[in-house]
Amino acid sequence: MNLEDIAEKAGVSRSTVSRVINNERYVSEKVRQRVLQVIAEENFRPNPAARTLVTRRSGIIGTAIPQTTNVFFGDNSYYPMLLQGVAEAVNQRDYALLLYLAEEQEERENFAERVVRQRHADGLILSSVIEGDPLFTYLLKHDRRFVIVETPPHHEERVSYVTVDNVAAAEMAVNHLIAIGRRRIAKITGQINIMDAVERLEGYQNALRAHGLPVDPNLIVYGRFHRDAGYEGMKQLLPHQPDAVFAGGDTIALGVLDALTEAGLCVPEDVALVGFDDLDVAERAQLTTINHSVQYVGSRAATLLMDLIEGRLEHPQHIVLPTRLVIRRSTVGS
Amino acid sequence: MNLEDIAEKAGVSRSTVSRVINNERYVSEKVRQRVLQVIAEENFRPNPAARTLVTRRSGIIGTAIPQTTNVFFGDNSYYPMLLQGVAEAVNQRDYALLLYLAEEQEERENFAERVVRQRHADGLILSSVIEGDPLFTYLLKHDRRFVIVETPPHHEERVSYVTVDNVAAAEMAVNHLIAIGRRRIAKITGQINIMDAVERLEGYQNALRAHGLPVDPNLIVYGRFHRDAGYEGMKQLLPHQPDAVFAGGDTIALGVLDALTEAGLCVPEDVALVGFDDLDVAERAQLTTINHSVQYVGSRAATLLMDLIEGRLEHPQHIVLPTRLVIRRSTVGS
DNA sequence: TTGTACGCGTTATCAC
DNA sequence: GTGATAACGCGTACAA
Repeated sequence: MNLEDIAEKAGVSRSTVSRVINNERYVSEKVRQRVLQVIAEENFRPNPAARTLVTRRSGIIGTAIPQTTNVFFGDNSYYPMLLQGVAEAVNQRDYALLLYLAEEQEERENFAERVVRQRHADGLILSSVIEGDPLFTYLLKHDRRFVIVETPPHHEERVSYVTVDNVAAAEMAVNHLIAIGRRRIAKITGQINIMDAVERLEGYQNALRAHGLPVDPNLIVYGRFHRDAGYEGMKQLLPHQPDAVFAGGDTIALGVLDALTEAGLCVPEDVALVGFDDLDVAERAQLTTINHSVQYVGSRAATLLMDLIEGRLEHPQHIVLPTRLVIRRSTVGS
Repeated sequence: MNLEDIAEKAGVSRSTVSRVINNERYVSEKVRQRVLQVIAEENFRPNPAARTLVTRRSGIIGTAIPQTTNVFFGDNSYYPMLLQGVAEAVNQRDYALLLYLAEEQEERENFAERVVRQRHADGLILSSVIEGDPLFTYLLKHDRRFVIVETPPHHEERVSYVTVDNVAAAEMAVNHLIAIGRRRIAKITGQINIMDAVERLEGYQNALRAHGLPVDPNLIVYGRFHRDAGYEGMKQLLPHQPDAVFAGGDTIALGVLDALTEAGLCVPEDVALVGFDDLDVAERAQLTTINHSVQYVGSRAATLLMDLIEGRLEHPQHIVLPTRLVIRRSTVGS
């Protein structure tokens, strides 16, 4: 079934059917109804490939998730939440969502190659871009449309992105720890090639300095956004006796909790703990953390990308979303 | 850039370029090399829409996830794992993966309508199909290609599916509980309109009967695949003093643990506990459970769907994967 | 308000 | 081995 067939059944021309489908003006109500009825009867849907071919627009948005091991999975719901946000925005405007998922241990090079080869999408949403990311580099060079979620490497301002104010958030978190009397505040970071990790560290240092507290290298551990990294990191910190830990992410904070429990230390009495992200698990663990709705970042990124695609906005756009400190028992007791 | 342009630059005809791109025979090595070089120089990729239009195949597979609240998210990594499996298979054969995610609280009707309207995909993978599912019904009626993950409602044999042997697995789980001396074995199910939940209940009953144990309605709670449901279910069971619980899923088991801890009961001394799925969390919680690699189910389903699309297999196909009992501390102590 | 005719970029079917 | 040429199904100027 195609436009032609529908047209014949309705006794009109193909163009008229096309007009009806695309809700254009200049179709008499009578004809419109007749056409709509035939369409309904035949359960007709226009062929998207044919439409894409001529409009040069597929109505598909791609989302690239370049790492999955223990990140897409497990106790980390970051990507699912991001996807949910993207999906919401995409649904609203009747786009479709293509998902590019890296294989376990897949090289970034190879992943980039795969994503780039396919040309289904009108634009891409890139997550977890790292320095020298081949996918990022390629897209930038061949200026294909894309929006980055999180801050791009080197604060690259030529590209569009949606991120949260990590620096301010980290300052807020550390200020809170200082306010409750902590002085030996440690920090465990996420992968330091991811800008969010860098910015959160930056905010941590800012806050300490602003209060005249020393930035002690012994109290800074460079880790990964992963529970195990939190566990290992905390073990490394224990000898230096911190009275508080600001984790780079909630997942890290969970690992810190594991290590503290194992060491027989109490939270927050012995060590106060702040996470980042306010994932589902944070509430369950009664973790003080930074809330920033990953979901909203996803939906804003998708909306932005669609606006860029449709030419409703000029490239590049920078969106920095505010955050909120959520105080729970891991810093103030019960 | 299109085939024509490449052809001109290489001094050949459009057809030859097409042949080179599609790795067809009857192209002299000399010409092939020249064409390949021009393609590389120009960074050319064929237009998928044009290709789809003529081949009537997009190389896109859709995956429909009809419920997300507290399921796609949170401590339940079921869908992410499924997706990871699908993605693996899809990548291997150079297909693309389209994701249909239901909104929070979105009606199944509405979701079905959305999925059906888009015709990008060559076929669909359906998860969590329930009885009377409008999406399922529609696809079946208009015989569009799809594969169901999990057992379809009413053991519908006209459709293709990939599932695990839930009945046998449940029997295995309950046999284990009986073997370690438990007699008052309770059951908390997942949504009973999902076949997996039904089959696991069936296996539970089979095992009890096979050992001449009574099936006590007081020891069966109809719940949902959700931590809270496990918690509530266990509270409901406590007055009936079970000495073991077989949860319909690991997430449910986590809720059971919450309730047991709250009640001051020990696992496995007072109550032994078995889950189902062997999610990431199961190992962390030292939960005896049924392992069945959700990821593998996903990749098998995708492979099957692609085989059906390419006509390498006849519809319908039924794949039932084996399972494995993983014994941990929640049944045998430490 | 409706219809005609062309083009989008590719594959498939011929003829050479 | 290679090259014309006709589809594929739709949108869209332009004509009527």
